[in-house]
Amino acid sequence: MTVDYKDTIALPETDFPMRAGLPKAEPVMLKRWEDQGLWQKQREQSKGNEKFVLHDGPPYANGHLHIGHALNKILKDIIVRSQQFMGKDSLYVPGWDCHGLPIEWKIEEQYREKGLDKDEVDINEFRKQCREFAGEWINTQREEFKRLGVFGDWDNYYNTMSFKAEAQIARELGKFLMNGSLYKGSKPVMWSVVEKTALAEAEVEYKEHKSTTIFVRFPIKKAGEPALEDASIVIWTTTPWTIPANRGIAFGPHINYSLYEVVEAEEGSATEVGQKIVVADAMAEDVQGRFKVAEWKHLQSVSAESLEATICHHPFHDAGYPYDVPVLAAEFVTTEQGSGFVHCAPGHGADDYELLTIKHGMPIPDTVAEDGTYYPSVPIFAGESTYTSDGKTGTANGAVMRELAMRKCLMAKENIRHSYPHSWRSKAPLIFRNTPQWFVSMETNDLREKALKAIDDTSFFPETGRNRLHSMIANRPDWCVSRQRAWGVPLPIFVSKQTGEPLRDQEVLDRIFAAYEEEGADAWFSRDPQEFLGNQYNADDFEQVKDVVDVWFDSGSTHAFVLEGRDELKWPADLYLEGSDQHRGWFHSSLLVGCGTRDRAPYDAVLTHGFVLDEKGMKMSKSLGNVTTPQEVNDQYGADILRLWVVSEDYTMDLRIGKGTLKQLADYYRRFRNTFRWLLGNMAHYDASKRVAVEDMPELERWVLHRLQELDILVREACNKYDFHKMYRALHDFCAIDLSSFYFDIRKDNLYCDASDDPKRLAALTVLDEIFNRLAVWMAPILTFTTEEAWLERYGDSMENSVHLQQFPETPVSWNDADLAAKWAKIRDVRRVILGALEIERAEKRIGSSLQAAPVVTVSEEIATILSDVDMAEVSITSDITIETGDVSADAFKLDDVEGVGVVAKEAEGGKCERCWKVLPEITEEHIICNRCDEATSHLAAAE
RNA sequence: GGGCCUGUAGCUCAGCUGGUUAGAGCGCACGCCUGAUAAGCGUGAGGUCGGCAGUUCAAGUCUGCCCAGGCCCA
Repeated sequence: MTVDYKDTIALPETDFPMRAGLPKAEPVMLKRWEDQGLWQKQREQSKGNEKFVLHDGPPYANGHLHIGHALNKILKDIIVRSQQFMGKDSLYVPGWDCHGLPIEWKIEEQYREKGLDKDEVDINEFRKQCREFAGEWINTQREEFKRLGVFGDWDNYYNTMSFKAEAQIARELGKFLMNGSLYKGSKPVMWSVVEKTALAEAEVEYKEHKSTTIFVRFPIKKAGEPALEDASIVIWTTTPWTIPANRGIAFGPHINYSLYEVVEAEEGSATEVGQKIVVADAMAEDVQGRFKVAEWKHLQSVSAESLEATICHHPFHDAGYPYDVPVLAAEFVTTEQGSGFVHCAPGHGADDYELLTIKHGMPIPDTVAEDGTYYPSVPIFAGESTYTSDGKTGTANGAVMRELAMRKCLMAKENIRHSYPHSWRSKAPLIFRNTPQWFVSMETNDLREKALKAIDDTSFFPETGRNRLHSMIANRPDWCVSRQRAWGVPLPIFVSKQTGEPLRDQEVLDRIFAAYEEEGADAWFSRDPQEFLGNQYNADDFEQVKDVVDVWFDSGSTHAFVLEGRDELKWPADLYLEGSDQHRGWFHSSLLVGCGTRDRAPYDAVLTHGFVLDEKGMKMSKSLGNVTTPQEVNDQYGADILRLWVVSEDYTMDLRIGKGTLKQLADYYRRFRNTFRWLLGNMAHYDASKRVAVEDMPELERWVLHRLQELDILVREACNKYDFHKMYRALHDFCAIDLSSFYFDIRKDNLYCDASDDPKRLAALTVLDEIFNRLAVWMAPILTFTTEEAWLERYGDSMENSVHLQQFPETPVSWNDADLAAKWAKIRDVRRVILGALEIERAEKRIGSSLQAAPVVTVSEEIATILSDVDMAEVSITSDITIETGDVSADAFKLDDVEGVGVVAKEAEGGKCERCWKVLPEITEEHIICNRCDEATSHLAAAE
């Protein structure tokens, strides 16, 4: 009967389970953190430390979180936590963006379902419902964010609809008003006929749309050269309804044009024999076909000079359109489609406005009302609609074409499908419409220049973000900040009925701001305007602007009411972090508000991450069925898996996620978890009073400490550069390659079988302690739940304990030993050769366990010197080993990349020690355990 | 259509200023162990470096074009 020696060895003992059960365990941990007031504890503990402020870009309080939110908030959390671990007082105040069209639209939808009309409801009642809607989503999202392990001041979050915020947003706008940057202008803007509002660029989406295209003949009134008399210029447009607003024709200065005369017209052609037409040469053949001209004659080329000197009649010049239509050169004209001439309506197109109004100073006619119908003042077409209130094509196109045809000016008519702007909410096609709007000038107070300078002074992660933001600021037009909507911060502006100028009086503004602060921006609508105007002005002399400010101005002002508005924070922020789309959004608007009011950006650094795609790199969409939600991942795997995902890929590029990704992540996770588990199991035998001094440790232990020192440097550098992928890789590979398959594997024998007071064993335990304390804390920003679980397993679950109250441990520089590392790199090479040789023995069924082997290793003099004081049997986990110096024999096992090492595997002689399983000559039938084990167990017995 | 960006083994990534047979981890296959066991160890098979053309003695690395994908804009 053999003794069960298993009881005499120090196997790992731990309650830290191999299987994590994160979906159930994480909520319990969250509850614990809440109960112990971990956030407050952390604040108290780091009071007075240098602050690190990552200012939260507010998500929109509308709908459940998607995977992109998770990426964003987890990345923020990892940064905030890592800064805290590096000794900062790292403060994160989450926030929400609340105003704006999508919420307004949701409430309007509810109205429509009940058969109510929004316009019949009191505006503040409507705003109240928007406010409640946003408030509910804030609560929902807050819980969803917390579930991800995101740590912040969740009880004191900020939002853009608080009274304080609304007042401050108005104050910021007031600054632009007072310094003259804010001006009233008129511009064609993207306009939704359905929602009766101008739309921000971000509110527009482009999708395919069917448009009627027409070729229209403009008779020449004043010819630029004699040949052009009695001729016509033909334009092409995809928006027939804009013809009444036409005030010019554009041609390309580098395009060749010619005059053609119709010789023979086909049946049904709108042309007449003898008619003279100017078109681009490149389009002539195409146009001839479309016009059903059987034959025409090329009369002559027409120069740019001639064209520029030409003036046309408006097609309806006989019926109330007596305008001269000048022919103007413009670079934007192409010969891809049409006739080579572009009709220009400055009230209905950006290029048109640029060319006619900005460049040639022509007035903009107001032709279309907010509901999409022509104003009563428009001859012929008064009341006709461009688009109807439900987004369908209106009557205007037909009416215009009828009138053109009547005058023999409609030369051809077709349909095309092309990309066309639509409202992101109603999905209805948009028009460009000339409207009075409020603008922040990019030039009046050198805003553009200041912003570009501020970009130079900002750090970008990755660096490419600088260029992207720079080119956007350099090219952007003035900022249209007004919206004809209800749910937002009203522009605090009174316009003088007499002069048309906005009132610029700080006292009036201050009264408005005070009212906003007191009861929210609703005050603008609920209070008597005279209250704001005071005694100095008469409300009857002013028009109260009812527009609200662009929501980008709201979020662009968060730094004012959050960073400046809270004592615990600081202005500017250390970091703004958002998806790369925010170059156009929050980074951009914050920069402009910052520079316009404080002459610099509200951030020192900007970090951008990519977008989340499916496993194949395609955009996620419900129709493709490739959507992964954070809720799913939490329920199936746990938030720590999602957090691991964030660092497992390079967030500066687009990230991918799907079933396969998650499976792989679970494997990565297991490696970390089992490393912790094994460490914890061995720490059960750790005794702090028996720690071994570094100088008394074996080389192998000192090598591990060297690695820890290298990693310490790497981890801190990576955190400072926000390069968590690199850090994660280094730590993962450390666990897998250095620890599990090398150090742990070798030291199992010592830890399990050596006498409890054996110096080597105690040294190993000391090192395991150093490893655990670092690995747990280094990984804590990423695996927040798992590292805490491990930490509490090790140090007890007292409410005072938490890994998140630790700092990255100081790691002595003296642990660094490059010579030792180089030596052990060589040793590992030799080990690889030995292990390779054993594999052959295994294949030949001569051995199973490596302890059955006692290989003979032949090495060069140089390597022999290196190995002279190394126990290669221990390192190779064999029972014995012979190292010989000399030439490697031909039949020895070798590796191509390890020179001067040959191994002949031999079986170990003797019997198997019942306790440590080594095969040793001293083992006999009577003596079933080896001398080392004998001593170890007697020691044990003595201790008992 | 324009601006910015990405494309290296099944997956996630290395590969510096162009220079010997392109690397790693994971996964996979096979084997070992059965005292980290729904774990641990080892070995192995996987790549036209998105494609084409060019510059060069030499290109994954430089240039151009094309393809695929992403963000932003029109």
